[in-house]
Amino acid sequence: MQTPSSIEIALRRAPLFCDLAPEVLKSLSEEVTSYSYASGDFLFEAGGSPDYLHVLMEGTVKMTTGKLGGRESVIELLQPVDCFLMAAVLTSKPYLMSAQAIDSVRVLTIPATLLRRLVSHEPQLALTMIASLSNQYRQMVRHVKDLRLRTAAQRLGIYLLGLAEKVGSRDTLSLPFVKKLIAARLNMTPESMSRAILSLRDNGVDIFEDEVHIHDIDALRRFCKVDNILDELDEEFFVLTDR
Amino acid sequence: MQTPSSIEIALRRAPLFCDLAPEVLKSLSEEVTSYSYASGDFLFEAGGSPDYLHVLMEGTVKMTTGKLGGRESVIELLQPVDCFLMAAVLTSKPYLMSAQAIDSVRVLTIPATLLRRLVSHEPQLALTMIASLSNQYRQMVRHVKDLRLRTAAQRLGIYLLGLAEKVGSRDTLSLPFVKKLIAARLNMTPESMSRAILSLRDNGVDIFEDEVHIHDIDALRRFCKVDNILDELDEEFFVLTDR
DNA sequence: TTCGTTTTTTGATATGAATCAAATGTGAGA
DNA sequence: TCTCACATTTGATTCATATCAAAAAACGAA
Repeated sequence: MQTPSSIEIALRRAPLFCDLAPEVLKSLSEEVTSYSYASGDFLFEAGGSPDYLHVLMEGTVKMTTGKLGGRESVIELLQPVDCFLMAAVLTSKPYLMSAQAIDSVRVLTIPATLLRRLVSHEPQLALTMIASLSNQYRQMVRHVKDLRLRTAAQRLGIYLLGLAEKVGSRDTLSLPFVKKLIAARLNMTPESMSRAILSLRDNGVDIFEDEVHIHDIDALRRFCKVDNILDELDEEFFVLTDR
Repeated sequence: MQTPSSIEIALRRAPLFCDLAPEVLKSLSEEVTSYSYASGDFLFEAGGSPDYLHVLMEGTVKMTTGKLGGRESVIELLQPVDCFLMAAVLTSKPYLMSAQAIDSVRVLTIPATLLRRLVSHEPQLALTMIASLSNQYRQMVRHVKDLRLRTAAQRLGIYLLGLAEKVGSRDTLSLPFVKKLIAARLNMTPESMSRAILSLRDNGVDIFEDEVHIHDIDALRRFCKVDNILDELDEEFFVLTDR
């Protein structure tokens, strides 16, 4: 029995691959390539051909719609160990988004052909993919709902509540990105973000520089019209069972 | 060899099930129930427990976000033979949307437990689910992009271009729903829709009552800033191959 | 057909957020 | 330390679309 390669160890960190049989993981890891990008580099652009599934190991990646009439729009901000491009790779259709490094980034890339073959032959991996795609779909539905039904300040509030939950419902936390980026992710300008921060002051949250203090979480939830069921974040991952 | 039941025949119409082995389809059909609803009835509400995958056989169904602070929002309009609730059923998580009949509706319902078992044991079905979920995800990404990057009139234009493509790129077609409904689906009020129609007159489209005449499709595409790759509608369905 | 309901249109106004402009703050290098 | 680029804030204005109001058109049932 050989010791696992560093790529195998890295892949194990991703929920998508952590349950794969060791020998499958090994054969997979042999075709995986690691790439690094500097801040500002594009990993790929919308419209490109779906040749690789990417797994983000270090740094932060900004996923945007391609330019449309000069404008673009940040759809998500990824952090390790997010896996991206699944839908494009599995359907062999062009990327719908561009990806840009916003700091020093390292990704693993898995050839699309290999992934598709693997999914066809490893039922467990197929189930994992189904779970992950379902969660991504639901996340997008929430995104649509936020855009259609909430104001800019409410979207910021929801975002902060999500952050708080991720760090174990502490009432003090730091913004994970510069405000400009968060504003873009929430579909507002930096100016509007600045004003949204002011309006949250009256609704339970103080933000000073990048320190967030949620001093009245119930007021914030009320302000954002949180629905306990529908705004609940899905776990990143879960195992599909047959009952 | 028995003749297939009417439910089996109906299920064969859905891309999701049309490739299933006859014996699998038969065992499936034995647990499927058919329901009818009158216009205005709710099939289920957001937050409900994901007990059935639904297949729409007749009529039209409106999927909306649940009420949020008194408002709601139409996310999609379904027509036969659309299949819905896949993501909720496969992840065993509460429905994110409510469904309401907008005319006489008939659906087939497949118990969630059965579907999950079947997906675990029929690799071909798992692959079909992956394809379908991927397409649904991509559709949602486009939806987000439309909301963030296009004006109301452009969204209407895109919608019309989609309709035209569906009927084989004819330049004359009928609106499939009353304008009020289409407006809601496109995230605008009926008043705004009426104004959007006026502004499309200068950009290649005439709409009179529910007749649409696209007399200059290039002007319309230019107006909507269509991107050939990114705005392309995915096929409803495709088969995942391993190369 | 006629009445009553609903949809659609048109006009006036209000609102949320973008845009434009400018001042201030902050951080990384030289 | 100084400097320059960039992020952030604040204020004024504009723009897209919602809202409110009311008329006109279309539709369905008696």
